[in-house]
Amino acid sequence: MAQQPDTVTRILDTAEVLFAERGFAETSLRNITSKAKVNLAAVNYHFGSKKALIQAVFARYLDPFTFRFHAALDELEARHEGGVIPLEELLETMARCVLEVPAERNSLKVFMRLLGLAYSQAQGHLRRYIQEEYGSAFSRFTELVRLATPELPDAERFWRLHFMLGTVIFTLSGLDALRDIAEQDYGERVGVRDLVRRMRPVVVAAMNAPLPESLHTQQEAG
Amino acid sequence: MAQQPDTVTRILDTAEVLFAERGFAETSLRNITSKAKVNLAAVNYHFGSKKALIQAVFARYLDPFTFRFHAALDELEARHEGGVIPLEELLETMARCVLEVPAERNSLKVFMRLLGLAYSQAQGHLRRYIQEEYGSAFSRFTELVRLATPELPDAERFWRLHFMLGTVIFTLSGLDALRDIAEQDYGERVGVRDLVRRMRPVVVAAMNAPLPESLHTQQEAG
DNA sequence: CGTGATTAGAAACATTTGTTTGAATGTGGC
DNA sequence: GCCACATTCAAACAAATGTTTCTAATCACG
Repeated sequence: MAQQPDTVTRILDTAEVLFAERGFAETSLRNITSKAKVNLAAVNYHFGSKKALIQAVFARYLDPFTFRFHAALDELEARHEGGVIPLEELLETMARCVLEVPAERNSLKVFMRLLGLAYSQAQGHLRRYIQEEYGSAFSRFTELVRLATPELPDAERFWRLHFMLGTVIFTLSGLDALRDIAEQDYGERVGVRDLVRRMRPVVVAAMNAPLPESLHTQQEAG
Repeated sequence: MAQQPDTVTRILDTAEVLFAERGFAETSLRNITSKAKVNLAAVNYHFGSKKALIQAVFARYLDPFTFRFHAALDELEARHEGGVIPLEELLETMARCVLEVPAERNSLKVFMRLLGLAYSQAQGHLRRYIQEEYGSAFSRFTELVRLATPELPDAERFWRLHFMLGTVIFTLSGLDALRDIAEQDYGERVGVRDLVRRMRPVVVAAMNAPLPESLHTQQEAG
């Protein structure tokens, strides 16, 4: 019988699945420890608190991701020798890095769902943690996108990037439910990579869409 | 001094704000009742349970929305006399209905955040409730979109609609945080209607994007 | 007024939560 | 063997949760 992974890994493996399925507040430490066949106190012993466990779950994905991502951007910049990197290559690179990291554990679904939760769940500590630890990678990416889309006003590019972030996170984090509907209605079993392929022309077209008509300022309350 | 609204309304008003800010599980009935200056037992008395309160919060938005939406689609269909309704008009109509309903209470932000939570938070009872109560409106809309985009394969249109749903819900439900960043970085205070105006060309371009390159592994199997 | 139904209120209920404790067990070095 | 250390474990902790109960107040109306 294959040797069980150690306690810390078992906790992380179980926690990320339960968090992804039910959210942070809805997942108790007893849920995690019982399913992981680990003593309840082990979480506080190894991680210190539930908050720290949540951050550790994220770090296990984001640390290798940012490492790969920075390396890929380094390579991309070197290949273009200081010139402008085309938008499609930037998007392609980001997509590749996002796909590669969880591929090792076949847990892309979990990774995406966690990203979605990081945005949607309150968890102020999580937002702060992610921003402080991994904000630089995102800043670097947006700066490269800026160089690749000089015709876009800064604010417009900012919003469009977040529009597309919404597309990706929303779709991939709700993948299971959507996939069931799609399979049932269209008899087509889609994988994550099918979806990424479908997203590519959509994202590119969205980023290159014409500017909104009237940019005259209009007031609005509330 | 303006007369206080009755207990039921005070509970709903307070609950929707707290739910939108912190999520369902993170908002306790005591949070709600104390802020609403209402007795704790009032929630269970008037609504029956916390789950029922959550559903009531959604119903207060979705009931008038679906009513208006169906009426607007009726009017649109009548105006086109059985002909095809252009995609832009469909999107415009949906956007208008979404904007109109919460406008009465200046709570579009809350409405959008609630929609985002309905997707991201587990709350199986909520998904089921929304699907059963309001699924028909969405079905009707998607059917009209199908007629408006006959060149799109059904599966492709399904996914693109959800891509755009992600764009809208993700952006508008995380509006506060994003708005702060945008204001700080670009000195531009955006309102919800500014965002909708920015989204319009993006959504249209996304729906009209070219098909993904290789659809070679498309199987008919069931 | 008075009577009966409806609503408000304070207190208690049983669970569940994250966390801490202190003893038991295991592990590696000398 | 023996010691120091790290880890596991069962138990208990205080606090918070949704819900229920029962009494008091309020209202509608004959």
